[in-house]
This record gives sequence, structure tokens and C-alpha cells, in this order.
Amino acid sequence: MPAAFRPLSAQDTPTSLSKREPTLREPKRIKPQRLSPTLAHDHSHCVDSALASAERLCSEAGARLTPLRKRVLELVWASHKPLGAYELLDQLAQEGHKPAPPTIYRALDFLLQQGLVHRITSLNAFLGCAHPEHAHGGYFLICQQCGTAEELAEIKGITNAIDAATLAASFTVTHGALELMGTCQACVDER
Amino acid sequence: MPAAFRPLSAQDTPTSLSKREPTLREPKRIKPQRLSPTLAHDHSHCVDSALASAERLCSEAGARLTPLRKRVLELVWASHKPLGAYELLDQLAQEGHKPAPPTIYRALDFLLQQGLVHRITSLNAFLGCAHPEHAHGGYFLICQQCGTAEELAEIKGITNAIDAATLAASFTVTHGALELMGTCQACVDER
DNA sequence: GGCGTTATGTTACACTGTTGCGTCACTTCA
DNA sequence: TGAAGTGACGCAACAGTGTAACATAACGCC
Repeated sequence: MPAAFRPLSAQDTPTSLSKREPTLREPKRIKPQRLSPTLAHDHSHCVDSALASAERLCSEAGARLTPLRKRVLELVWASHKPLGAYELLDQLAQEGHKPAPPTIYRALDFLLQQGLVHRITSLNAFLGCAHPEHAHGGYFLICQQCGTAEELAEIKGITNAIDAATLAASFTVTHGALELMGTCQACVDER
Repeated sequence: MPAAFRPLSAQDTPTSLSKREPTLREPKRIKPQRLSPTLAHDHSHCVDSALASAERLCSEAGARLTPLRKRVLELVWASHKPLGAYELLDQLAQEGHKPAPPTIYRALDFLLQQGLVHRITSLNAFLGCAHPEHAHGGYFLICQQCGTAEELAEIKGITNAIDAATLAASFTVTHGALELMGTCQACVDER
């Protein structure tokens, strides 16, 4: 018997069982977080634009971007740091709407399937995808100082190099991820 | 308040304190596993050679390759599939020596520090490093059919491409990992 | 309204990893 | 030779992450 598991604590009020909370409708605006210089911009614009293209892409694909899924996407986008599933749960809880883990994971699975977010496995966390309009592997720069992560823009050279290497190894790639840990320019400048 | 820890209670039976199990000494030989054609070779040779160079490198570095650490390394090497920490625990348990999770993780941390194994984050698993003599990022081909993982041999082109991309992004990389999922040649041939 | 489909809720638990501290073996040095 | 220091390992407990299985709700369609 390898592990002892936490007993799930009863966290819900009785009413939540009989009378479910109304579905998420109009969550309040997210306050932009304090950012390092290179990332200090009107991030709400990024969020808006990401949500807009998500709506468009889902509509084109016949996929339903429900309020919960949209809200999760918004939360992910509102952070420059990759967010863990349980961080998302906490943030939703603060808004008075506390889903259980499976709900979040399902929403994240949907967003992953639609290519709207990436998963960063080394962090067990999720990041908004900057280029959802076309399928692509995720190549990330993760700053160990400030925790921000950025999708690598120049991927053509890397993709070519990977193609050449996998061809030589007779390996058929279905998808891949490159996660580079290090220090971003902003954090170097700060020192 | 992130964590609450129990006050340590007196937990051991008197005998377990005074008479510890003898340390791991001479585990029996591992039976080579059945492998796909391209990997069908005398794998015990790989294991032996990996252990030999591990001994040498640790000796040079003044690091102690204890019996447990050596055994863990051997188990990792004996598998072409990345092994999880709890799989290692199970295998050790079958040999009558069942350490607790922290022990395995400490051994793995040591092996990681010495560059003798890689961690594959997308699988939460560990793989023997084929080139422990020089520090390098881990670039892996992971077959989703048979579960084997292979360290990519030709990495120069990829490394160059990554260097160029990160330079353009003004990002200083300390270490990185590339995990490519797909199908290996052997599994393609089989179909 | 009845029905099928999809999304979400709920409970419980499995897998992965860490904290904190105790014990032991080995080395070093007086 | 024996005390002190150090590093490796043992152990209990538990935290963090993720999933299975089933229940319920929402919605479109006839």
C-alpha cells in the first residue's frame, strides 16, 4: 500500500447540492497584474483579442465556448505566468463559483483540443496560446526569476532542425514541446 | 499558509531502530526485456557500460554512488521505457527492499545532479542518460505505441536553432528539454 | 412534453512529490 | 581511541496534481 490519501473534506454547503449555483454569467473584469518592463503593456488588450479570436475559432469549428470555458481561458490569458489547474480553481472560488477539479480539467481539455491554450508539463500549468489559428507545437521560454512564460516566436528554424533530426531517426512526430528554462531580459536588466 | 506538518510522533518499533535491514548489496541480475526490432540488442551491455561510466564519473566528481543509487540507476537503464519513481519503488519492493518515496526521490535527485539520468516531465518518469560525460539538455523521442523513449542523437542542429531563437528573444537559457511524442520506426513497421 | 446529447457537478480516490525529523555509518581530527 | 561532524537513508504524514464513475442540468429537436 504505497500511499495514504487525503480524505476529501466536505466543502460545500448543503444548498449547493440541492440548489446548484447558477452558471457563470458575467464575471467581473480582471485587474491587470504588475509586470516586468518588457511585458508591461495593456494586457487587457491581449486578453480581449485572445477571447475574440477564441470565439471566432470555436464558432468556425462548431465548438461551444461556454461561459465557464471562456472564463477559464480569460483567467489563463490574464496571467503572464502559466497557471495551474488548482490556481484556476482558487481564482474561481474567489469569485464565488467553486468548481471541482474535474470541471476545470474538462474545461482545460477543451481549450487544449481547440488549440487555445498550451500545457507546460514541467510546471503542470497552462498558458494561453498566442497563435491558435494554426496547429503547432509549443516552444516556451520560462523565466525562473519572475515565473513568466512566453511562447517562442521564431520557431521555423527549430521546427526545421527537429524535422531533420527526427527524419534521421526514422521517428514520426505527432506533437512535441520544447520548454526552455532560464532568465528573461527584464530580469537580467533588473540586476 | 501553504503547508501544515505533523509533529513527529514516535513511530518506530524498537527493532526497526536497533536492527535495520541490511543495506542493498548484490541484487540479482535483471532479465532483459522483450524489445522492438531496432532496440533488440544485448541491452545488458548498455547497462553495464552505463554503470561503469557512472562509477568513473562519480569517482572523478567525488560523489558517492552508493549501492542504492547504483541500483536505481541500473533499474532505470534496464528499461527502455522511462520509469516512474513509484515503478522503481515497486521493483525494489519485489527484491525485498522497499524504500519509501523520499528515498527514491533522493537517489533520483542525485542521479539527475550527476547527469546520469534525465527526467521526462511529460511522463513524470526517468530515463538513463546516454551521454553523461558532458552536460546537455535532454531531447527525447517518445513512442506512444510502445512507450520506449530514446535520446535524440543529432542535437547540434536543434541546439543551434534554439540558440538563435533564444538570442533573438534576449533569453538566457540555463537548461531545456524537448519531448517529442510520436511513433518509432519499429512500431510503424509492425503495422 | 419526451428524448438525446453535451456540459457541468459531485464524490472519492489514485498517482506524484515533499516536509520534517530520526537513525546510522563513515570520516575526520584531537 | 573516542568524540564530533557529515552525508545517506528510514519513516510517517501529508500536499499537489489528476482521474474514474456516476448524477444532474441545460439545451436543441421533434
